[in-house]
Amino acid sequence: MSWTEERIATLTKMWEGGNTASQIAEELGGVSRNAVIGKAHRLGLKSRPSPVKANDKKKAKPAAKKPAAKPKAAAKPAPKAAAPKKAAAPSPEPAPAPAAARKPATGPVNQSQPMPDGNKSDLPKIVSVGPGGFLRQGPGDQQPPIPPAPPRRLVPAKPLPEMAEKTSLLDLNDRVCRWPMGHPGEADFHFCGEKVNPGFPYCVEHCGRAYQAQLPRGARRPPPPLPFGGPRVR
DNA sequence: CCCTGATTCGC
DNA sequence: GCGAATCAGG
Repeated sequence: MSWTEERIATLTKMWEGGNTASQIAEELGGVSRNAVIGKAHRLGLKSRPSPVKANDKKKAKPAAKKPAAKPKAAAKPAPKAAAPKKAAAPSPEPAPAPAAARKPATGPVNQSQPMPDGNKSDLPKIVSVGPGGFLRQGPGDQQPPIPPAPPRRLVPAKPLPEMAEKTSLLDLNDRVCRWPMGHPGEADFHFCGEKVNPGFPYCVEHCGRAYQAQLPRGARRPPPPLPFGGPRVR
């Protein structure tokens, strides 16, 4: 199984929606819980309430966790030359703001064309123009002032034809029903998309499924019909 | 024991 | 990039 856009979208949504990695893995199928977690971390989304919290005590000494004895791997000849791959700074860092919120946009969106105006810098930098019109690099300049313009023409992506009228994950908003139709990962997986019952995330019909009256004790019935969970609801 | 997510590291 | 193995807390 490979991580297609579809599967990544499902993973992202379910992960952010608070589903456990096991649930996500089961829903996606063909992947293990570990695979889901690993992918989630690789995607940059992480840090949901985890049972194993980082010891942010003053002890910055997690130390070697796996010194040796892996069945798969060949034994290392000499572990003494173990160089730390990551420089773990024990001091509180001033928040380098590493990963800004980046969302996978809808397909290959239009990447902006080269801007004609050289904004972004109000510094009265002195540049000189060389023969041919290129800007000469000043003595202090570290990098060329103008990135080369991509000589490619971007063409609009062609979505799947049968998905044209379906409400995809990226079509969700506060006004449309978020009830999943089908199963994530399937080619035709989409969302209900009806106008929501005001105040609820679902349309009137699916509110009826999502919210059921509490029956008196003794006459209890329900395996609750959760989205993502149940056998096919369509 | 079961569950959970985090991390590592060979592939 | 992927995910099994492993770690570690609940």
